[in-house]
Amino acid sequence: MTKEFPDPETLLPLPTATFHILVALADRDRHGYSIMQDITARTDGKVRLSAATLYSSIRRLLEQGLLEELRESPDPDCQDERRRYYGITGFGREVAMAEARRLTSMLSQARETGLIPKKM
Amino acid sequence: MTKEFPDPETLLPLPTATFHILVALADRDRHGYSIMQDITARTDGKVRLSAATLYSSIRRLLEQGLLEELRESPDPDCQDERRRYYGITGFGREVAMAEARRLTSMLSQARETGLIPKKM
DNA sequence: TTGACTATACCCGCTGACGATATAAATGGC
DNA sequence: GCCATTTATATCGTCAGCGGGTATAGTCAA
Repeated sequence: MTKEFPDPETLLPLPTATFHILVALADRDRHGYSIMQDITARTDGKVRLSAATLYSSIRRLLEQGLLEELRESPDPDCQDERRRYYGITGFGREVAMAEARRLTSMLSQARETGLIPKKM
Repeated sequence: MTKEFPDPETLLPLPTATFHILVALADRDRHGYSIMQDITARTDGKVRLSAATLYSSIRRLLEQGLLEELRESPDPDCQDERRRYYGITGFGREVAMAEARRLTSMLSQARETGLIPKKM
């Protein structure tokens, strides 16, 4: 039985926080706090998710099927029972791709009108 | 006397509608309805601003100094007195550039983690 | 054992997006 | 000349995204 997912386009534009979360989970599964740290590190401290934004976003993403909660820890060495691990789903990747195309298109339009340099 | 503008970074992330409006005004001054039409045409009908979004966004952009209202019509042939013309300010261009850098950076991060193809 | 860090979670207020609605002038076909 | 459509600006009410602040509690090192 396959779950029904809507057209990825209907979820756009993706909230900024959401896109950062999907990027953080793209190359490996992570727990909530690790997602927050990864985003801070990757953006050189420029983007800092508050706890409220992080967990309300995760909750929504689980409901929409972009993320899934993993049953067991991917790191057996760590026995911190509080941690809940999350992974990106195939549908989540589809939505992220659609959002990336939208962003690329916006930048392309900004170049066409001369708002930003072409080399950017 | 120079007006005081905040650091462009503090206005980021820019609302989606705002960025589209700045793109539409980058190469020429326009009145409200023309902005709406331009966005629809440029995005191939994918992005359609509602009147509420359009005029509330314009109002905010005027208050923040990203747009300015023009005293006289740039097109003397047209005597439609209803039209109100707007132009992008130097500060508006600065903010748009900062937003473009932010978007570029997000896409770059998405490529690094393999969320989206590198050629995108 | 105390304080800093890790981890998850919710309440509340602000802001942006938008459907619906209102108003009215310009336009074009018949 | 008349009426429908398009052009044009504007507001109201609602909902969602987001973050500040706060709460709770386990982990870990000094």
